[in-house]
Amino acid sequence: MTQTQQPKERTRIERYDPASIEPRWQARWDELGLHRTDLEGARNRYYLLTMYPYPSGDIHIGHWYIKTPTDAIARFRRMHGFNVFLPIGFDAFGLPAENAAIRNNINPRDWTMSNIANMRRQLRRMGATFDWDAEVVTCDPEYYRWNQWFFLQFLKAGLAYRAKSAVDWCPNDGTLAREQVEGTERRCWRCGAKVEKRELEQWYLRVTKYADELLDFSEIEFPEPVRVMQTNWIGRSEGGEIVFESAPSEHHPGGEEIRVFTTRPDTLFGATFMVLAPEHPLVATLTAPDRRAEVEAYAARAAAETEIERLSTEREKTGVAIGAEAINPVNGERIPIFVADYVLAGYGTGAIMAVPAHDERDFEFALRFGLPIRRVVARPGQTDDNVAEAYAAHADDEILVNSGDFSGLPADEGGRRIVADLAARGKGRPAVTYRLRDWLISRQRYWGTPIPVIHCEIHGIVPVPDEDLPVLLPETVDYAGSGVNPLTRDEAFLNVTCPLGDHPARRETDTMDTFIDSSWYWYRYLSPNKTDGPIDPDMVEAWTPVEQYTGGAEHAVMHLLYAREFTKMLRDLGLMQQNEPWKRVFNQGQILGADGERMSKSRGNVQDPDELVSRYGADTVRLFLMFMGPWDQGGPWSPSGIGGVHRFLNRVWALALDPHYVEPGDPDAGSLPDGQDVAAARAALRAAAHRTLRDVTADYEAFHFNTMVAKLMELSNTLFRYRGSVVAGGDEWDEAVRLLLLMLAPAAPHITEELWSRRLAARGEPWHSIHEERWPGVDEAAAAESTREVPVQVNGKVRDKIIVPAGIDAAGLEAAALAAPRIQAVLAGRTPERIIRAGGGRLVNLVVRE
RNA sequence: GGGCGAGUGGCGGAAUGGCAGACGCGCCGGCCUUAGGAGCCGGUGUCCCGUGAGGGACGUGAGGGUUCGAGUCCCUCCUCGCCCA
Repeated sequence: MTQTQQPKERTRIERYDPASIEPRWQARWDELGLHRTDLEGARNRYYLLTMYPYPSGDIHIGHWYIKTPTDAIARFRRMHGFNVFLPIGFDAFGLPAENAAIRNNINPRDWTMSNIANMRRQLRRMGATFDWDAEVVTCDPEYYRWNQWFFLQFLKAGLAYRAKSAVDWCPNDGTLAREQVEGTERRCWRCGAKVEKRELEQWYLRVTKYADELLDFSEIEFPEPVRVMQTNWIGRSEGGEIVFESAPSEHHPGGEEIRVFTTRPDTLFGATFMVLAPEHPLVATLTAPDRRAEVEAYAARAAAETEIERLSTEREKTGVAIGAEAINPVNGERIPIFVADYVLAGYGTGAIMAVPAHDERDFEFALRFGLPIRRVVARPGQTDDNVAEAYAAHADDEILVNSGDFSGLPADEGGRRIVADLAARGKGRPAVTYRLRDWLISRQRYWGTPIPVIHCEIHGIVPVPDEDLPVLLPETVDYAGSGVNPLTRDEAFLNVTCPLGDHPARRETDTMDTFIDSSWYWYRYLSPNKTDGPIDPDMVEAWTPVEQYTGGAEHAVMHLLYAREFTKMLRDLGLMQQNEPWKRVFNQGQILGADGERMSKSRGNVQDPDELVSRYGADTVRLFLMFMGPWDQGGPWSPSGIGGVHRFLNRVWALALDPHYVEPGDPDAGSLPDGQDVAAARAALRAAAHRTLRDVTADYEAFHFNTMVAKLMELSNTLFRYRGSVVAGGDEWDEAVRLLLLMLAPAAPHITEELWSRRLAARGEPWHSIHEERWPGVDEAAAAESTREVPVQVNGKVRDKIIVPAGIDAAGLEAAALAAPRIQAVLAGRTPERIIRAGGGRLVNLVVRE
């Protein structure tokens, strides 16, 4: 039994009081400028980036959850001698500010800035090593002016353009980009309102230019799901564009070209009809006079439906024959033309060749209208020509049938040959399409970067001259109680003189998508006060791509894709050489409310970190957030268990300040665990400390913070077993405590700094911050055990455990296993057929016949 | 409907194909304390056998497979989450 009773006369140690320690060290670190990065320093640069927060006012524990481990990594890397840069800023434009402003009749700027002030205070309480000197706030004109400058450069370079098109329109928020429309219900990603379609003149960035390059992930390490999502989002599909011609008839001379895109040119011989979108421009030309009324009525009905309704596989297919035929270029066959709502004008070419045998929707349509279904791709031995369902699957051994000269070819090769044949005759070409669309950046809102162009009656669209930037948002804003963009009513803002002549013109009132702001902020962190350009090319060259970027997985196809596009555009403008913004991206999980829902004020499930900090201190909260579970997992918030982490820090406090050393021979001295002698106890303590160091170092590197904390707890439990014994306070004890403090420092920076300073003072050494100490090296010899326990199995079941010397050879191990009394009993005289030594002798398995 | 991921004690979770449940919470017992929602020590997957020390069987969503050995690999299915339709 371990003796833990305290000698009665022992004076009590000072209580661990985070409330007095933490503010003191935070002030001291500030004073010393410990967190200011020397950006000019050339050595060992390490740029760590965490997604800058939106200053929502819903300050919650989630912000700490996201940022604490990143801070720990920053400190860990710094202890390895890296010149670490960990900046912070605010994603300050955007809708919530504007909605709050409308609700409360205040200015979005005031709302935003007061939230930022509060968040700065709360983030400082974390004690994180953010370099606040580098802070960027995107609603600052000195930031958004460069959005405008970039836009004008893009305009000059042909990367920005204006076009009219049907866009998704949220009645509350104005236009939305495609990825901001969610679910089958097609709701707005922010407010959840049902999205409508509207025809609008909008600004776009020509990012489809980069589609192929964006599919190349060789210079960026994404979590697998993000890479898959981006790949799917870009949606490259290869196939062919095929030109059908309309056939001559009584009402039409024929010869109109109808282009279709298909990913399955191998099925061209199976095309038994053609479908045009009701909106297709050739519908009017080709429709027979006697069909016109019906076709027009159908088109009108289709126009009233949503895309989702039209694409639903649930409902029955509808359509109308237009009384015209098309000629299949591969065999000259005449096939009827239909209009049907399941073909969309905005997708591909707005027309499809229908191959009912190999496409489910076409199959259904063919059944409904009694159209022929002809199999043209078959598996070997598949001869039955009664096609009972569409066969759209892909297999390696399928071949073309019923396909003229191409019959018998493997399907893939046949498809290529068909396209090549058509291309030679000018009737088609290999083609690639993408799901990716150009980036719609126009928003009909006030609280964003004004798009810097002027509409002049004489000169059309005129860019604002560089020297007139920034185009400032008006200071006062009048929402007049509505969601309508107040810029459209602000005469002082609207009315300008055309830069090209002395006549009146109007300003553009659209502002930019806030994803523009977040597409380059980490470049700005490197020179936040630069006035003669957006970024400092030397700094960007020296510090980026960012070493490690962390943030939520919800940005997989929005921010994370836009930012890659933006970097490529800046590169093409000659502003930088980088192909990618970051080297590595990690997605941490999300903390939900106790109810499993997203934390928000309106749900009333917000956990305020201040409350917890007041009760337990920042170090406990930080450590608990890291201990809760794997960082990439997140989960519902539950504070149960935080007491255990707090208790751990109390124990570290006690260990570091008072080992309860007892003189040898003192009757109060406890016995040592496991009947160890003093020498064995000392070696065991050292071994535990160095093994912990080895494992904890690996855990930090792998972002396994929960097990990192667990291992530190184990070490402190081990130390506690020796507390109050003759080895307490000895050299090995002292080294173990020193290592424990160093290992804990990145995660719990205040308590470790306090204990470190007391330790130095007690030794009469000058103060030096623990956060500027070097990460200790593992003494592998000390970490090695002299003996180890080996489980012995018989037929895969553990029957005994033996203690063997660490360096035992195979024969010795087998002999020891066989000699174990309990094993002898289980074997009952049988001789093992096989003896398996697994994992370099970590386990022995004896295989006997039953 | 398709793609991806996950299912382990009362709870959060741990486990390079090699002792399942580390660490912590909670709970139980003991110690200490004027007191405690403080501190310290011990116990704690389920079932069975044994007065006892101890021993045995079962056990990682379900079922099958590969293997000397499966939470981990493979197949089928169920449930949940995310993304896309």
